[in-house]
Amino acid sequence: MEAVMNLSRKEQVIRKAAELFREKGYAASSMRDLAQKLGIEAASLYSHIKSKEEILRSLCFDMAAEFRKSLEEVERQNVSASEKLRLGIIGHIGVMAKDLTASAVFMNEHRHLSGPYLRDFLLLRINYINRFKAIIEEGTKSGEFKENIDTKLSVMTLFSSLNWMPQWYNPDGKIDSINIGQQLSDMLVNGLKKQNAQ
Amino acid sequence: MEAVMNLSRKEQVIRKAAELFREKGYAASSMRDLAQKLGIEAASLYSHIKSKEEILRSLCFDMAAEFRKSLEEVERQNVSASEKLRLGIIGHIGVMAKDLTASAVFMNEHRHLSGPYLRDFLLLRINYINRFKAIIEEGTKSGEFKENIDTKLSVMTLFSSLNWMPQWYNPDGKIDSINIGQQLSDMLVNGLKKQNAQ
DNA sequence: CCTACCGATCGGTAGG
DNA sequence: CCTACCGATCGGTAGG
Repeated sequence: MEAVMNLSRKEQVIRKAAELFREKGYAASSMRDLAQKLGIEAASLYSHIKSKEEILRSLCFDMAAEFRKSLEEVERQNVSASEKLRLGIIGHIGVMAKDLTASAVFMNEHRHLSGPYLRDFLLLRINYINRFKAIIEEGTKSGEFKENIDTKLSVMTLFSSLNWMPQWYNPDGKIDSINIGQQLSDMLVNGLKKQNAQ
Repeated sequence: MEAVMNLSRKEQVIRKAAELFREKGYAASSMRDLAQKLGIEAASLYSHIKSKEEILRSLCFDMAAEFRKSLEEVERQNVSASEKLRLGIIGHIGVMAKDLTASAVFMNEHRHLSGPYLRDFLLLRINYINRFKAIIEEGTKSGEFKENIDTKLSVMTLFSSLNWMPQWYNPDGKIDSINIGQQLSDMLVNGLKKQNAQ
């Protein structure tokens, strides 16, 4: 029971930290800022967490695990490449929408991870990106996508669009995350231009 | 002559600062780091610049002016909306490619500007975005673009794609900035999917 | 561009 | 979770 309460308090600390890191950036956020948000003294934070960086690590790697899980589910589906891409985009956006604050930190602050952690993080990320790249290549081979596209440029454009979403998306607005995923996928696959036959 | 040399030294300081800010982020970059990169003492920096933030300001607002200039040139052209969009994208990417380091700082560190400067910066940015939005709306009205697209989503996706470019683009690679602008514009306008008639 | 230095703030620890 | 505190580092100034 005490262990459960400690855990829950730790999660509170991490959540408040995520908000702070998102707002001011990791480096510009002090442990005293964080303590104040929680109504305690800075030194008291260390009963719940080991260090400032531990918080960042837990935010970054938890998000990475969520993204990975979502993609694995999509890869198991037996559908066309363009449908897989569509589902992958919707899944990615769904994961972000579940915690926009952590997503923003994941995206913008991961570079403040130290040495080996940063390395592990980047390996996870490149793996994730490459799996999306494989889906696009699959679609090129199957004739669904143009054969003259630059796959690297495509996948980078895709992730740019996806990852910037926490910066402008208003979760209280009328458009929900599935809708965004749908439209974004349509935009990247079909483009802005009107088609001949519709 | 001495004034000229001071100016040039100031530009050196700003350039080195841009590299540092890009690498470690503004908040995590110390004036002592910067001084070391220049081979001088930290206190000596202040003969060339007034404060750390002055450097950030000059980087952010100089880039903003370049973007604005590029867009104004495009707006003067008497061409279709889709062509205007294409030229706008190529122009934006061209400005970034001229100084990828400053572009990255512009994108990722502007939030560390203080009060009124941040406000001015955000006003410039919203104005720039709205002018691109107007081009897309023009294309929707003229029938070039689909009428059911969400303009806000489109323009945000556009800028996401554009602004992340400094993070992955390798200027020493075989693909040049005009080529990237061309392909990116094609991707956003026409999509990944193969068209019927080609 | 340097030496010498300032007050403020940083992440974190000891001990309760 | 607190008080009391640490050494390190921060942006910046005075005076040359």
